Amino acid sequence: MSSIRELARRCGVSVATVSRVFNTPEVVSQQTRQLVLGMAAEIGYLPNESARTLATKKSHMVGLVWDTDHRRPGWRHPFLQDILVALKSALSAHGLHLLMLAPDPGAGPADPRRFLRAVQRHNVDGVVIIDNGSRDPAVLALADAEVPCVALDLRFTGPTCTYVTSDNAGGGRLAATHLIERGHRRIATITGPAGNWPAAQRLAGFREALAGAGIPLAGDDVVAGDFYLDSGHAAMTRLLARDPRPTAVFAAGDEMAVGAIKAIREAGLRVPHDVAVIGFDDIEVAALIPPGLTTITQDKTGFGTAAAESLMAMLADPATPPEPTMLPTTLILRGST
Amino acid sequence: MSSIRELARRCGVSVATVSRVFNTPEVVSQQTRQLVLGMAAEIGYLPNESARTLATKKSHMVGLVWDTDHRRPGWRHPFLQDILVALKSALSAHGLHLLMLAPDPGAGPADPRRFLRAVQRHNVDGVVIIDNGSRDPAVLALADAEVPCVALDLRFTGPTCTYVTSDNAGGGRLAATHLIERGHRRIATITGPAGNWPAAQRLAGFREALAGAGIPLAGDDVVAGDFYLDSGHAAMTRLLARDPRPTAVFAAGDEMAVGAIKAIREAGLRVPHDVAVIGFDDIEVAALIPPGLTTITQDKTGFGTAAAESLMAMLADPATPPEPTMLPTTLILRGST
DNA sequence: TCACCTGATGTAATCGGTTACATGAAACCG
DNA sequence: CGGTTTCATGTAACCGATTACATCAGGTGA
Repeated sequence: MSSIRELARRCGVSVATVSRVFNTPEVVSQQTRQLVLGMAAEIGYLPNESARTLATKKSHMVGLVWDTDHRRPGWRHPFLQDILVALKSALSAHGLHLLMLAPDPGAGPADPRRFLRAVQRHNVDGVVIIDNGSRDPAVLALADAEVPCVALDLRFTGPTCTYVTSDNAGGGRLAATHLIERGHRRIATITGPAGNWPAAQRLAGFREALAGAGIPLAGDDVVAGDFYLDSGHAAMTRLLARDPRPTAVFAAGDEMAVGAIKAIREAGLRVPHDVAVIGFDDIEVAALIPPGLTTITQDKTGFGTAAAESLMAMLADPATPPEPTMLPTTLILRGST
Repeated sequence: MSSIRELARRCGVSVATVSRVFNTPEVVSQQTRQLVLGMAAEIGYLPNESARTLATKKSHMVGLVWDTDHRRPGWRHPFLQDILVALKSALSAHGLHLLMLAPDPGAGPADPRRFLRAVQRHNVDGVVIIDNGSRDPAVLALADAEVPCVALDLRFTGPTCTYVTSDNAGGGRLAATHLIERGHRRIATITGPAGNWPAAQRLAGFREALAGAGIPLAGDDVVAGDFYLDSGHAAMTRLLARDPRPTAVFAAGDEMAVGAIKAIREAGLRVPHDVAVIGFDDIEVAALIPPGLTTITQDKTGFGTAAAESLMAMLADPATPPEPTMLPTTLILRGST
């Protein structure tokens, strides 16, 4: 590995000049610049990022804190991949790399500082948090990192923190309005786990729009799931047992909606003829299962780009974190309603 | 940020002693060790990884080269997420972080060294390649990195390279055997794009098993797709136009299989009654679309852990790259055959 | 008692860059 | 022509760690 000193020696210039060729080329003469660049190409010189980071305290790396919940490892959501792709390419465009942080090795699995320490050790310029709404203390502790932080789908504020989320309440409203327009009056919903903020917002918007139309949503009409398929199946089974049974159901996540459709079919009923189903997320399967799942779509690419932009804004002006971003949600009409 | 010098000063010891407390604690006296650790906790000292990397040339980071094809950016496969989760947790267990590399900023989108340079700059201890079989020169160039390299689902060897793949030929054989056992004799297949190695292996195994049973596979019985849904739909449409039409189809990827099922339905035919379909991959939707897609499953978790293990082996002994890993494939029986 | 070893610690060079400041030559100006 | 800019470059301190080597005190064996 050739170092800057080696390159400087070969060119007969000082290391400072070489450094300037790469960092502030405009201050070095045309002639010298070409000499240095030519020789650099010849001997395959590349600046060592660790050394640069040490000297400048900028690593050009963004830490990704992800799959944080040690009680539910390997957690995944079909969103993640889309978001990750978008995030990575948005960051790449700004010359930033994404470092997927492992918890600090010195820490136990429940240590609330296990990610904070990993972040601090690595000199990352910023942090993106993709969490499952677990409100894990180790995630919340990241607010103390003196580093720009952007959380995805998690309310997360602080002197250097902001977040990106969907307009969950608006999405809930859209879902309700759609079902009402389709003529439904006996409506139920499968919500997310207690304490999950996005799910609560979806429910709030949904409830609000129903109330506006004078349609009640009784306690029994709201059943909680955990966003996974089986919980949607179980919840739907319970709802079908009600009398009169609902003619339409809003599931706060597509996987649960798929589970619900399965339960409806197993009960010998048809979708949407007997029970209409609307989901939330617009994951890949939504378009593929018959009769096609009507759903509220979230802007997955938007999550990635908005996160990158918020981060860039904070890198430019660390003092003032930007306002949280709220991404619009849209109704996607398919066959299930 | 407190440095090692600051900590040493506060403890009244030398920086060497502090360093030893963290790296070779056994050589420092019990008393000093506790003094240093106590003070470190008090002032929140954490070693700076960039400085360590500079001094030791070990970064504890593994570079991930992914989404490499600039002609098809944002490429994704439902596998990726599962593999990524497994890879990350396997590496975490060894204290390694995963750096998702952006192409070197100084390079154009077609520069064959754009990833190689990114790898070299960052002092990563190793590289994992997740490629779409594009045989992108920029990926192949990584064989020149003097760093342990593990490629996933891509034949990739070299003095410091190895790879992990599924037993694609075996999977193809499984698929053929299954269809034969079901009594099919008019069999066709939707394969992957020309030059795609895994797809070619699947086809080879499939063909071999058919030949063993004395069943011919004519040129017209093999139609190429690109692994995406639409290509499966188009290929199936062509196959259905044949006379006599096939009674069973093997698609080299589940997405194409789903597209094929769609085409069969649109032609007014039933799965599996009129045409049986078997896929490859076992992605999430396979279990969800009716009637359930029979498929050959790949061990996604195995990809992640095998990649991590190969990497660890090369880190331990850089001279001898381990043999490629071939993961077993299994038949998953569902309703489509 | 002396030579030698052992265990704990310190000194200082080193890793590969960046950058404030100094230097020196050429250009410009009245 | 002397003085002031301007431009290109060099010198050397610094970033925060690691580690080879030196040092030194105390113990051991002859």
